[in-house]
Amino acid sequence: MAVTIKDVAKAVGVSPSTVSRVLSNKSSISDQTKQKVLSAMKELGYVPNVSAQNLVRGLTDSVGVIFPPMAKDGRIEQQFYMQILSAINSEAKSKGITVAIATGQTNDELIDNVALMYNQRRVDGFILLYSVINDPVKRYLSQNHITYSVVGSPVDQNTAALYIDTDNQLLGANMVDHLFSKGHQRILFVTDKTSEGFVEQRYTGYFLQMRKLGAIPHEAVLFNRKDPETLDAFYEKLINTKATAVIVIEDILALRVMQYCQLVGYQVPDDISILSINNSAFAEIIHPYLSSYDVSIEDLGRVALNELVKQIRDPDQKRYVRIMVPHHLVARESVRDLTKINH
Amino acid sequence: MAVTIKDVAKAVGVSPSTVSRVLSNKSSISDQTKQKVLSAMKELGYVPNVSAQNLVRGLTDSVGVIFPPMAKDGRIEQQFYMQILSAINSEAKSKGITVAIATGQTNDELIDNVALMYNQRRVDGFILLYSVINDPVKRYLSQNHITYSVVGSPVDQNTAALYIDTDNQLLGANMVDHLFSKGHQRILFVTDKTSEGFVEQRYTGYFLQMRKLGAIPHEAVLFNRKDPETLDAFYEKLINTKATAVIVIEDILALRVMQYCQLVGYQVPDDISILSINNSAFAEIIHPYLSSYDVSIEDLGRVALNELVKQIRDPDQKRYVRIMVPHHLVARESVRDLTKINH
DNA sequence: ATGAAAGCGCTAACAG
DNA sequence: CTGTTAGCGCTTTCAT
Repeated sequence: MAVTIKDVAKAVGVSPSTVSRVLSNKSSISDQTKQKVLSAMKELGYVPNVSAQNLVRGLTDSVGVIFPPMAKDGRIEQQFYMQILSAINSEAKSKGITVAIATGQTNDELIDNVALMYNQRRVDGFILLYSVINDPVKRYLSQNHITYSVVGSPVDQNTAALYIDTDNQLLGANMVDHLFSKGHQRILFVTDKTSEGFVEQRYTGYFLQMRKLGAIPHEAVLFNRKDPETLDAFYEKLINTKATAVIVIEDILALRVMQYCQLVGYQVPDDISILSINNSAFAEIIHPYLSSYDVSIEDLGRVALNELVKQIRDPDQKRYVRIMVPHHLVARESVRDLTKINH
Repeated sequence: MAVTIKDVAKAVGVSPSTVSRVLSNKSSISDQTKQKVLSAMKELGYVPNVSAQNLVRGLTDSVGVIFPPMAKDGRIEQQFYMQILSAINSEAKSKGITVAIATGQTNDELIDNVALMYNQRRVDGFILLYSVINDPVKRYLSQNHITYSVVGSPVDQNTAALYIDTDNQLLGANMVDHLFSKGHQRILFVTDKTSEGFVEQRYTGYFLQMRKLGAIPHEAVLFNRKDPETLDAFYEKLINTKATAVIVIEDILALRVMQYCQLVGYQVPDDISILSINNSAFAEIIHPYLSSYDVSIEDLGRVALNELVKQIRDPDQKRYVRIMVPHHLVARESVRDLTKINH
């Protein structure tokens, strides 16, 4: 059916091994035969059969991408996963690598999926798209000496791995800087969760930078729409601190904070500015559009794949690395410039 | 390194072919040896090497999932893709099938990706996650006799294929029914695009059902936030028709329509009810939460995979099929019950 | 019911 | 620089 290495060998009048050699242009080949083989391949429409290549090389040139266990409600952040998936795939494609996926409702399901993919030699390694403390999936990978890189920040000591991440602390600091440059000095930091490492890092960045600039950092304020107490507390804080701006941990929450502010009579950005993170689709749903930091998902994906591949191709050089990719502000409408004359 | 068929053969004292036979329990094997082999496999931790299997069988037990070409802004609907991807993968896993993905910024990139995956025999077929008129990707698949199923509705005659879809016309009708049951009779249909087939189908459902129930169907009204004229036109329509409810083609647009309504002084749901489609994460971002139809993405994914696999395993039986999966309403806050006494 | 043997398409020594 | 040879791990006739 399909055209094989033999077919093109016969067509050109050389041996199959010669053809194989030009395929992986390693060994020395005369330029002449090389060209002849190349054109013959094109003419016959030759495409290497990866199964055969894999079988002999022991590598598959494909990688698995592991999604977090999707409990029912985890739908909110799926934007991120789709984006990074396509970033990874785009980079992979350029290297001739195929991307397969692993999903599951629970950790056990996930591990099943991962184990099967790896044991059957369907993939050479994995990219883990999340980073949580004491993750069974990560443990499985480590214990079985499976190569992987993780998109996220290191959360435990015991597992050495390759982490690709946003510099969350720098991000927090940059947000303060930006707000200051627009004349804001009384700034709140609001979040809806405390357990995740990146929240803490962002807060630390905020805290330190506020200090540095001679402003008073406040405690992180919890905003949970299902817990009215937190809402009241937030409102009080708003009044007591005379805050002119709030940093919100992520776009969706920012939207909710915005709606709440309006509900209690604070207009955004006239009375209160909101600066957020993720630059997701949510940033442009309703007015005022959110000013939000883009964490360069493209880069995260690209780097995660490249580092993984490096590791796969050069396994000896095991290393503990942490790579930070840059972020940048996408300024829209939710931050008021206080340095301009008030009308 | 890994344990092979030979190892277990040796362990049991049979020939490799015997082991192979129990692996794909086809040919007749004595129950005794079968058990011995099975337990030996378990003991040694044997896992078949798929590359080897693929090489000889010509099948790969993996399928590709094709995402729509992602122009820069196509980020809004990524919820859907993530959900269906995990639905597909979950079903695939249960059948021992791996799913790989194909993405691209443009159609050409996509076709490249698809072609490579298929020619290299990395996948047996594809699931196309979208359906548009005159799609080059679909054409490529058809012309190269590659097996595929599509999630979406048939949009052109020339390509016979396997379509898995929501019954969009029924959906439109059901929405009218629901609104009627809540006492609404003056109902608008609003959309932000007209080119997509499913929009038309939903509108047809609306149109026919309105007729049937003795109400006046209106022309579909276009709502494009970037085109102020459409906004004005929508406003006029709202006034002229004295509409009490609008059907919106999808959640994000519904959110925008909702904000616009509030902007011009119509409260939702007090003055105007909104009924939407997708039951996405957007439905619960801000109050009032959207009443929205869930189109059972789980089922779409599951069925799409199963039909594809059937087709792959039994290629002779080429068929033109269209399968509809059911939808259901998730009622929240955006539709007012007019049958209750007004306070 | 089971074994022997050939071969899927490709790579990698080993010769020349 | 190139051809020969021997597998990679598995399936599948063809015998027995």
